[in-house]
Amino acid sequence: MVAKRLLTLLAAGMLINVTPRTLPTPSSDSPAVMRLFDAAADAFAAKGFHATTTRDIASRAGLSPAGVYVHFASKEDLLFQLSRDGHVGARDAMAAAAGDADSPTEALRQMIGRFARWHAEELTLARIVQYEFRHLTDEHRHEVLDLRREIDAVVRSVVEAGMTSGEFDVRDSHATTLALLSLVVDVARWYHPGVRRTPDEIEETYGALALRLVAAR
Amino acid sequence: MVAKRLLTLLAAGMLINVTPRTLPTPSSDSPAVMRLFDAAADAFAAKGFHATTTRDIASRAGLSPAGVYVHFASKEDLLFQLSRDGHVGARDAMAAAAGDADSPTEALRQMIGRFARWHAEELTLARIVQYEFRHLTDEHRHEVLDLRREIDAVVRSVVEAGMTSGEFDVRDSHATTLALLSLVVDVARWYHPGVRRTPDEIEETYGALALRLVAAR
DNA sequence: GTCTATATAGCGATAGAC
DNA sequence: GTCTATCGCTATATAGAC
Repeated sequence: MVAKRLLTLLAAGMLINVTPRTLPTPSSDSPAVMRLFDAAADAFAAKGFHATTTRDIASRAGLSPAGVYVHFASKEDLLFQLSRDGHVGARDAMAAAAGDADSPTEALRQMIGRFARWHAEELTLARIVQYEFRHLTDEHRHEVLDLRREIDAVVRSVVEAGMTSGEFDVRDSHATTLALLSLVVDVARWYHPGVRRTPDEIEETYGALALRLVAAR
Repeated sequence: MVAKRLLTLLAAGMLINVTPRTLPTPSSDSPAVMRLFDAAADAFAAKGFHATTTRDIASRAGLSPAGVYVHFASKEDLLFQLSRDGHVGARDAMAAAAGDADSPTEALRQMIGRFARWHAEELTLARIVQYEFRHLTDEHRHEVLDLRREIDAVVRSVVEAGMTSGEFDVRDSHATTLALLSLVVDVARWYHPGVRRTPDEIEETYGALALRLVAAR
C-alpha cells in the first residue's frame, strides 16, 4: 500500500510536474527549425559535437552557413535544446511506464524496459543525451543535470519501494540504481537499427534484467 | 571439468597470446614521450579528442606546439596509441583475474569485479577507451575493434561455461555478455576518485552484481 | 528569412635555425 | 630534440544586400 501510493505519486505528480513544459512544442516550430534540429541531431550523434561543423548542420538542413543563426544563437544552443528535450522525453517515457504498474516489481520491469526501448527507438537523441552532455556550457549543463537527477530519483524511489515491501533484496539503493541506469544508458552505445534485437525484444530483455539485479522474488 | 579447462585455456593462452605485445613498452619511452602520453590522456579524458588542441597537449607536457610532432605523427596517432594500450591493459587485467578462478562462478565474479576496478583505477585511460574510440581513423579503429572483440569473447566464454556447467541460468549468452559489459563500461562515466566508492568496494559490488545477472546459484 | 561575403580567431602541422 | 615562426586551412559567427 505504501509502495503503491508512492508509485502513483511519482508517476502522476512529481515527475510530470517538477519541470513544467514551458518549452516551445516541436509542432509550433517552422520547417527550417525542424530541419535544423534533425540535421544537428544526426550530425552530433554520428560524429560528436566538436567534430560537427555549423556548415555540416546547415547543408544537411538545406541552408547556407549563415542560415543557422537566424534560428539559433549558437551551435551550443542547438545542442542544449536537443539535450534538454531529449532528457524530458526520456523522463516522461519512464514516468508514464511507472504509472501503469501496481507493484514495485512491475513498476521496475516496465520502467527499465520502457527506458531501454526509448534508447533504441530514439537512438540519435539518446546518444546526444548520454554522450554530448559534457559539451554544454556550465549553465546549460546544470539545467540538464536537474533532469538527470529526476530520472535517477524515480528509479531509486521504485527500488526503495521494493526494498520496503520486501519484494527486492537490495542493500544499497544508490549502487543498484546506478547499475540499473548503466544497463539502459549503454543501449545507446551498442544498438543499431536492425542489428541484434528489436525495440520490443530490448524492452522485454531489459525489464527482466532489471528484476535480476534487484533479486526480485 | 570442461568449464575449468576452458577457463584455464582462456586465461593462460588465448587472450594473452592472441595479440602479442609488440608495442614499445612504456619504460623504454623517453621522459618527453611519457609526459606527452600523460598530457594527452588527461586532456582527451577531460574534454574529448576534438575539443583538445595540440597546443593544450604540448603546453601540459612542457613543450612547444612543434614538440609534439618530434614524437608522434599526429594528434590522432597519440589517441591511437593511448586507446590501443588502454584496451590491451584492460584485456590483460581481466584475463589475469579469470586465471585465478576454479569455476565459472568465481571466474565471472573476479573478471567483472576486476574489470570494474580497472575502470576506476585507470579512469582517464578508461574514458579514452570507452568514449574516444570513434575518433580513430578507420584503420586504427578496426585494429582496436579486434581487441574489443577479444574482451567480449572472454566474458561470453565464461558465461557459456557457466551455462554448460549449470551454474548460470542464462538463455542468451550474447545479451547477457552485453549487459555485463554495460555495467562495467559505465563505471568510466560516473566514477570520480573519492566519490561514492573506493576501487575495492567497486570490485566487490560489481562482482556480486555480475552473479545476479546470470542468476548464479 | 535567406543569401553572399567576410571578419576574426584558432586549428593541425611544417620549415629551418640551433 | 627543441625551439621560433609561420603556412594553409577551417572554424564560428556576423554584416549587409535582397
